[in-house]
Amino acid sequence: MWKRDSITIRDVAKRAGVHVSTVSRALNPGTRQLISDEVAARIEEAARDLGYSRNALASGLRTKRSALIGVAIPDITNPVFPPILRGIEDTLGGAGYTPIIANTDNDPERQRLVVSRMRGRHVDGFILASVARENDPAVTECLANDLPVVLINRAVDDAAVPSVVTDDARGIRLAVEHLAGLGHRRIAHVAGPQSLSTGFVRYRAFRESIQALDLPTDRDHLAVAIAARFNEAEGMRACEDLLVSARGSELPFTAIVAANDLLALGCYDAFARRGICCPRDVSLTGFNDMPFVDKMNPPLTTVRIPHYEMGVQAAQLLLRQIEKPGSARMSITLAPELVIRGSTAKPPSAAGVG
Amino acid sequence: MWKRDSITIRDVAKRAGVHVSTVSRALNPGTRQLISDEVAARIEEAARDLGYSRNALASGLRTKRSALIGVAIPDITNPVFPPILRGIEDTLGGAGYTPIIANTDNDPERQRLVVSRMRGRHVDGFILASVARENDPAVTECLANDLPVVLINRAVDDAAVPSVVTDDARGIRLAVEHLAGLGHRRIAHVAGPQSLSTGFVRYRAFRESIQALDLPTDRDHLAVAIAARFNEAEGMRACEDLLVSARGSELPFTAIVAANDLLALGCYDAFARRGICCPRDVSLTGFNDMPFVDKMNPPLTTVRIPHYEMGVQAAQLLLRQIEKPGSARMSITLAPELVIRGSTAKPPSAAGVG
DNA sequence: TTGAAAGCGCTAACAG
DNA sequence: CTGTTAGCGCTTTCAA
Repeated sequence: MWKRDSITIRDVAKRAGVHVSTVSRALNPGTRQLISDEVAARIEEAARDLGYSRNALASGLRTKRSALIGVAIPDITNPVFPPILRGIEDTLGGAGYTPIIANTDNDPERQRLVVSRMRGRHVDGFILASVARENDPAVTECLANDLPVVLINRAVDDAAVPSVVTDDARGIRLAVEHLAGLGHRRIAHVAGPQSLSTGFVRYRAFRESIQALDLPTDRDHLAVAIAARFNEAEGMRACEDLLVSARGSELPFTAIVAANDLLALGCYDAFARRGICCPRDVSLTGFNDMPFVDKMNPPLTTVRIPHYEMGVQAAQLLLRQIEKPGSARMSITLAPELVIRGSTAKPPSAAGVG
Repeated sequence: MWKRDSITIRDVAKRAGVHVSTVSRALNPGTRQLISDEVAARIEEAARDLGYSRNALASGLRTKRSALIGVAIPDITNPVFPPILRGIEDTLGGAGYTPIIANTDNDPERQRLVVSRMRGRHVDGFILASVARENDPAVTECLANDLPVVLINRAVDDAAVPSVVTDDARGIRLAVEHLAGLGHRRIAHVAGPQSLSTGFVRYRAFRESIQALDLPTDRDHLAVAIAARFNEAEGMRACEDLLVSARGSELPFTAIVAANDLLALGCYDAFARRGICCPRDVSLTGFNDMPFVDKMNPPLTTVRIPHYEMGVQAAQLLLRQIEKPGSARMSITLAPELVIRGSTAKPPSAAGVG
């Protein structure tokens, strides 16, 4: 067995008794039809015998296409991303592209670093799931150098950047309407970071939904706490802020709409600390329907968004952009769906009713 | 603003008034000291001004090092992998390497494809978290072409392959001893796929632990069901097999040791279907302590393994192998830890005791 | 339909 | 310390 992978196109050419350029043509789908079937077959056989595999670095250098796609996400440890990544990888892989994934922790500086590193690798395009709400330098950089880019789950003020998003406003409305339908009139919100479009849009949608339902909007009835990050710890902190504001034993609200599932889990933690029983004392909704929230205690009522499908769509959008650069840049909005489980119930005062 | 990334080392050289090779040396950490500080500073400034970034394809072609690492895992959607990947990425990234991740679904054929694809990209090494128990073609291929490789969570019959594993046998023993200490004498096992070393080793450790404790080992008292895959659905199926074998209302066991958390969650599903209450009727343990199992209903008693740390260690092992090829190949075994939560309690018969 | 030759951007001898 | 030169493996004109 041969050592190292020194088998190049030249070895194949020698063995098949043809010129290297002929081998190149025979082995490239795009130029394959220029070669006679007989010769092509001989070349393929030689290649297989030798265990040849094309050096992607060399061909990339020549063609200026690396078949690499840069994917930036906040944190792979956040359970919403694995299904998205799986959708991306399955789709990209089918088309011969390889994703390279990097975590940014929602830090613009880190994101910039990551993107410039990927540029060094000459990726053919980007899928960005962690851009800031406005003036994200990474997006600016891609646009300026017109590198194909697709955004996931984040819209950017500057339109004309293709993206795959869910209708967050609608998702929040579904949650609020569900709670209102149950009889809740004082609903609080644990909002996400306002620098991220998801956090911002959901907060706005929350306010609008409350207004649309003619629920009280004065300060005493509309409690909101903003989490600095989309994680459990911040969810707990924000929720405690909400709870602390309660004077006496009576809570100023009977339900909480959390801006995502991680924040909702943080609320569970806060409830546990203060002996609050969900949904008996307070109802709670999340957002994302990430894996296993159906097995929590109580099972979380949340807004489902099709993660895998988002990954697939984003990858397809990007591929189209790469393969025909002129084509219209479009954005895709996917519909969310409310999944009602055990964390929502009638408010305490209405418990005996119905 | 310039278009495309046509800024090469030559542009920088021209602007700094030096030769390209000088630029190359100045910009490479390894050769930087060959250049006078003054010239180096001028070059760095020129590079920054022009927004130059090294073309990794070209340099990789020349040096035969891509600074890419192939990482193969069964499925990123399995929550144990994200922390591992994060550990890998953080460590590799710090050393200037980029991981490319692929899912194999534990399919040897797919794994082979993935590995050969990565070879085409001339990765400098592999981290494999999804190899079969024996004769894995991907491992064979790496070894034959002496490509650096590190295994995660899977040991291979052929020693001399560096790996990072947890002491699975010890983990299972901790679980069994915990249950026995609670008073359980009839303990069942939901085993993982026997073609995977984790499934195989944990099953063996289960049998040995039972014997070591002098618990009954005859067929009537030692129920085992084997899951075909490490997922929730198979966990449920296997658990139902176990439950069905019960004649009458009396279960032939009072506790189940599941080979991992996903299988344990499947057991919860099976319990729910049959109205079995955990831990009142049956106690249950998992393996991995994957994220959020502490919030399940009931919170899962499980064996914790340090996922992030495993990723870090694997990456370090690989880097050492790449950077000094001659160095001794070592394997690392990490100690597991039992985390006792709400899914284990005294057996029904002993409920009134104590 | 195939061969010849040039060159992608970079690094590594070898000179000086 | 810096410049010259050759070439990594591949694709792509241009010829034949």
